[in-house]
Amino acid sequence: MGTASTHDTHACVRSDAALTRAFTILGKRWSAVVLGSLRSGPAGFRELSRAIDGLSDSVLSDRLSELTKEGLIARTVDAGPPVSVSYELTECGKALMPALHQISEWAEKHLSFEEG
Amino acid sequence: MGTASTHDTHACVRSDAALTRAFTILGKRWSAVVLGSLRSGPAGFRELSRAIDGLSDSVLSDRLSELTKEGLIARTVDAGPPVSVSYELTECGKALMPALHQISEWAEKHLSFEEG
DNA sequence: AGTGCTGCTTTGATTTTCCTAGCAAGTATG
DNA sequence: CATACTTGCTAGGAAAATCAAAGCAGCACT
Repeated sequence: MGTASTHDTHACVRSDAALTRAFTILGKRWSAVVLGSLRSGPAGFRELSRAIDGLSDSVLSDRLSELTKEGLIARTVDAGPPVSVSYELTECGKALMPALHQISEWAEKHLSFEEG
Repeated sequence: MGTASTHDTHACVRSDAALTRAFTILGKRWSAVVLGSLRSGPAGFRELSRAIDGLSDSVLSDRLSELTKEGLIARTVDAGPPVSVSYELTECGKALMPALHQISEWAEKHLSFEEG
C-alpha cells in the first residue's frame, strides 16, 4: 500500500497532548510522591521532608514551588508567633488523587519492589 | 525527651512505597508519554520518535530500554531481510493504561495548556 | 548559653536529559 | 556503482536537574 502519497498527514496521533502536559509536572522526580504525601491532609515543610525518604530539602523546596505555581497545592502561612507554614492540596490537586491511587495499586500488583 | 508522653509514632505514613516505586519509572521524563503512545498498538523506533514531539532519539532509546527492562513493554525483532523492530505493551504495561487515561482526563479538565 | 525545632537557601558534585551528529544496513532509483 | 532516503540505533558534549551537606534566622525549652 502507500505507494500513492508518501507524505500523508494521517499520523494517527499516537501522541497525547494532555498526557504530555500532565507529565511536564508529574514527570519530574518526586512531584507525584509529594502530592501523594499530601493526600492525608496538610503538612509542613519539615514533615514532608521527614516523610519522603530520599528527597533532599532543596528539591522538596523546588517541587513545592512548582506545584504551588501550577495550582495543585496551596501554601498557607500562619503568623503565629511561632510562624508555621502548611501545604495542602487544592481542588485541582485533589482531583488527581484517584489516578495516583490507581497507579499505586498498579505498582503493588505489577511491580517488584526489590531493585538495585 | 518527652519520657512517656510524646506520641512518637505519629508518622501516619504519609509516604506511599508503591507510589514511590511507580514513580521511579514514571517519574522520568517521557516514560509515561512513551507508554501512552504505545496504547494504540505496537510501533517502531522511528514511528515513536516522530510521534512524540520534543523527545530526542537518545532519550527515546534510554526510555525504551528501561521500560523493557522493567517489563512494561516488549521488544520484538522481525529479521526480515528488512529487519524491523517493534515495541508493544506487555500485560503489565497495559494494566497501567486506565490510570494514564485518567491522568490525561485530569489534565484536560484542570490544566492550562499555554505554558512557558 | 546550649540544644533542638521550624522553613527554607546556598554551595558544589554528580547524574540525567538534551541536541547534533553519525553509523550500519536495506530499499529505490538510475 | 552512486545517490538518496529509509530504519534502528549509538556517541560526544553541553545544559539542566538532582543530590548531600551545610548554613541561616526565628522561636522554644532548660
